[in-house]
Amino acid sequence: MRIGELAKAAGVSVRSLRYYEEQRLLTSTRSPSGQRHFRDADIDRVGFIQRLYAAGLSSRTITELLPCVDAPSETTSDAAMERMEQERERLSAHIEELVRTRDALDVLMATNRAHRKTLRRATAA
Amino acid sequence: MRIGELAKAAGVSVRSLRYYEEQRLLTSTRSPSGQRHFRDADIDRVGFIQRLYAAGLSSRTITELLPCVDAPSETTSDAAMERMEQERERLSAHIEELVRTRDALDVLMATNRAHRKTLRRATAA
DNA sequence: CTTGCCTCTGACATTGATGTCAGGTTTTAG
DNA sequence: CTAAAACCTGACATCAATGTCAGAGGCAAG
Repeated sequence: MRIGELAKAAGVSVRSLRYYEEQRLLTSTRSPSGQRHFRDADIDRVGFIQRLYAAGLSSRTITELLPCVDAPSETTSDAAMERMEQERERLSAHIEELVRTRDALDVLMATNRAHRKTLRRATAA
Repeated sequence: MRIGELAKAAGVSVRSLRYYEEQRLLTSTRSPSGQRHFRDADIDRVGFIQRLYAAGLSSRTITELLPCVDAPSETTSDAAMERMEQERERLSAHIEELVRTRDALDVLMATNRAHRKTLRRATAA
């Protein structure tokens, strides 16, 4: 599978895939002429990477976690496990904060809706 | 209240406060010598701004929403209401995605924990 | 063979909030 | 009064993922 095909399948840009490889998040074999060749499994892998990016993890952190995806059968380093715990906690905190922000937004919207209603009534009168 | 005091009270840098003002998220009166002077209410305002930033809103978007906080008694423009709905939806989607990512992380951790246990047993034997 | 599309490397640009530095003025404490 | 600390403006730096461009080579179809 060449890079363009993977890009389309995973819904990311070719540029991003090259970047992921550069960051050692992705590996490719090279054809004699130097073109990258990816495996089917890389589609899911890219999806997972994107998900982690969206969750605010950095390339560096993802690099630390991916070995656990690749080879869960080998000894997962204590450092990696700790990193995962850490990121999970960070994620939970972030989620909670977002929920609180959404609530704040809801209050704001309710307040403004109420005022608009008041205004409409006044205008009608 | 001078800028340093507000910075400390709100837990942000002086630099950020100047930036917020530049972005019209914050207003200050100036002393004769040109120093900024803020109101107590700005502590909460900065907190809210930070919360929205953390939720991924841009300065531009926040600028559109803040009038609704300042003057909910005036006519809240349809555009602003729509913007709020929009951001709320975006926020919800993001939260959901984060939760899914956290779940994925949980699965990953469980898998690795299981393998570690297996390994320990093998080592012990 | 040629045309068109894909790929390669390498480099520079972008975005947005913030850090940092410089050089100068103001305020505050001793 | 003086020195330290806080403030001012303006400018440049940063980080990270991605866009974009340039110049060159690869590969399939007509």
